[in-house]
Amino acid sequence: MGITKTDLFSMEQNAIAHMAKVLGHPARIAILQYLVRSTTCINGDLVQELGLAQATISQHLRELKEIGFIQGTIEGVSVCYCINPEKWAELSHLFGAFFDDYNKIQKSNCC
Amino acid sequence: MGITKTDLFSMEQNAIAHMAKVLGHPARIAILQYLVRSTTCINGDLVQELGLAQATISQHLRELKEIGFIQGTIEGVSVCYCINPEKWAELSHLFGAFFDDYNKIQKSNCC
DNA sequence: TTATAATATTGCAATATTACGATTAATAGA
DNA sequence: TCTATTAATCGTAATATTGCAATATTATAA
Repeated sequence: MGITKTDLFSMEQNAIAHMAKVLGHPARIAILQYLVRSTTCINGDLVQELGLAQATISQHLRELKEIGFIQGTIEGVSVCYCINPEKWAELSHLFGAFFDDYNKIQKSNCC
Repeated sequence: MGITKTDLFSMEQNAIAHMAKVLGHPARIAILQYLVRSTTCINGDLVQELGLAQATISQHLRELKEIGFIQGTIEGVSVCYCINPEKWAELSHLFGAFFDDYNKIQKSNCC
């Protein structure tokens, strides 16, 4: 199939999975880390930095933008990308809560 | 292509992406949440809980086990799965650090 | 207006993922 | 041993992802 049965799961489960999926490619992790370090960047920067084709990077940027992790503003002939602070906070909280649930509820009654 | 160029990225970037990718499916999020709440489970529990076929759940369990998020011990005719505490801590730290980098370095000099 | 520069989009090939029926393997109990 | 139970694996179909060349789009500069 290749198609996820999202209707079987809660909104929160689908949201976490969707965000994780977007984070699930090293190029997109690298782009986000580059943005965190450099504050902003353009597609061209990343072609130099990552060594992927321009078209490929544009595609990864679009995925990051669609889910809201980054935002871009047109600056002349190029587009300036940066982290979206609100979404980054949301992401951080959602994953933080997901991981913390385990620490709260139990410690080591494992099988 | 469909094949990720892992050689272009750092070990850490590939590790984060790999972990995120495994988290990038709502069934696997649901399995982990179920385990967090219930401490342990078997494949059959999840067939009831999730409504996916046994073979499909077995496949998701294998992915979670391969990366180490969960561990299983044989109990008679069934296999008892639970969260792997060490890996969960690693996961939590890795993602925590990734998210925190942004908060440490900058606040809002966005484009 | 024409040329240039930077990105986005399109189309495609190769590979990966998701899902499940059918089968197999392994254990417990009669 | 025979049978039922449970889960893993195999095989396969449908769909998704990755990556890039080619092309289109958009904005600046001459």
